[in-house]
Amino acid sequence: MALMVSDGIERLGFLIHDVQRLMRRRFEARASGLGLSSAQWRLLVRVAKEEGIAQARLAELLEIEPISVSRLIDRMEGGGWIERRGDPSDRRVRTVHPTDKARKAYATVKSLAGEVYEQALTGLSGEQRRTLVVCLDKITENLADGEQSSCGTHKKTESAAA
Amino acid sequence: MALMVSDGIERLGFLIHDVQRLMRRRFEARASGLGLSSAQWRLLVRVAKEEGIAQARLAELLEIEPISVSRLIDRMEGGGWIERRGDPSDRRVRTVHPTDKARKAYATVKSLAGEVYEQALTGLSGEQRRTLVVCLDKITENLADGEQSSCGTHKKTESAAA
DNA sequence: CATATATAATAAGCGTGCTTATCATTCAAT
DNA sequence: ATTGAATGATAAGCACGCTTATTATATATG
Repeated sequence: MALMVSDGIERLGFLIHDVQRLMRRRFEARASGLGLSSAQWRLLVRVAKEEGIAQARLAELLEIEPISVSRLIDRMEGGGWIERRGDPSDRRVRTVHPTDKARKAYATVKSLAGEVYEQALTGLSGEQRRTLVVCLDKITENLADGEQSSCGTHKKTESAAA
Repeated sequence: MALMVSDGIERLGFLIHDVQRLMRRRFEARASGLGLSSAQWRLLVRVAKEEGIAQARLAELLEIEPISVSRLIDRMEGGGWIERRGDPSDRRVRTVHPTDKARKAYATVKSLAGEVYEQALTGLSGEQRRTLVVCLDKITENLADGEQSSCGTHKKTESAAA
């Protein structure tokens, strides 16, 4: 703890913020031709893996508020990516289904995301990349829901691949 | 390249996005008592380091659009964090100055950010932390402005400490 | 000097997150 | 069975990023 002048940790928030914004920009610059934003892509990945998923479950998996899902889905339905259907067994629930357009675009967008990752990681070794992922996973775990003190709620948040 | 089934890189976008959101949430949960958002804090760091900086220069340093700076500053001026002044030597320019309130809050918020970083990094070794910062710096460099092919414009983006 | 271009700030309007509040439906408890 | 709490979806309104367009001022060029 003595000295340690600057290992860069004091810039962590700025760095994460910048990297997130840069990656989103890159992705959207390439996906904009398709009319799909990165938030929409995140949601679509979940819907593709579990067709007929309920909105509330999407909110849980994406870790955003149900209202955010609701409006995101409004736009995606307008864009012809997904459709909502009623759940006959529970009339409160709306289930979400990908359209053919979404199924066709899926592989394209996935490889496009992969290209962005490769650009981002250029010049970093396999070992560095692995450590990066380990760190990000650990940070996610450290900050997940439990708010302040980790009160047991260990949800482990199985992340999506893409 | 053969096999490598899953080193987690295919989740990079999701991981970065999640970590950024979680860190911002944590910071704002603590700073909300002060009425300062993380975007406002980023801007304030720059203004504190260079009182009387022009808005256009802030946009450049923060790597956001001038209009985003303009409206961010609207709210911060409303919150009593900064004030705008005219530049007598160029009447197009508005210079930005921290208020006493901002100067007093600075150290508090900085240490608060440090606490969030410590929570985030709990359980990661010094070596892992250093590699994390190296990776994030490298990614920032790889994705910075040059858009597609790195066309020479090497701005190096000196990041802020906080 | 006059005009053309560039730059600083802002306006309008959108996407995506948030909080808080409302409505309909389901489930639980008496 | 009816009341009451919990749950799913949505509405209203805000913060902060964006693109595109407008206004005022500076600067450069004829």
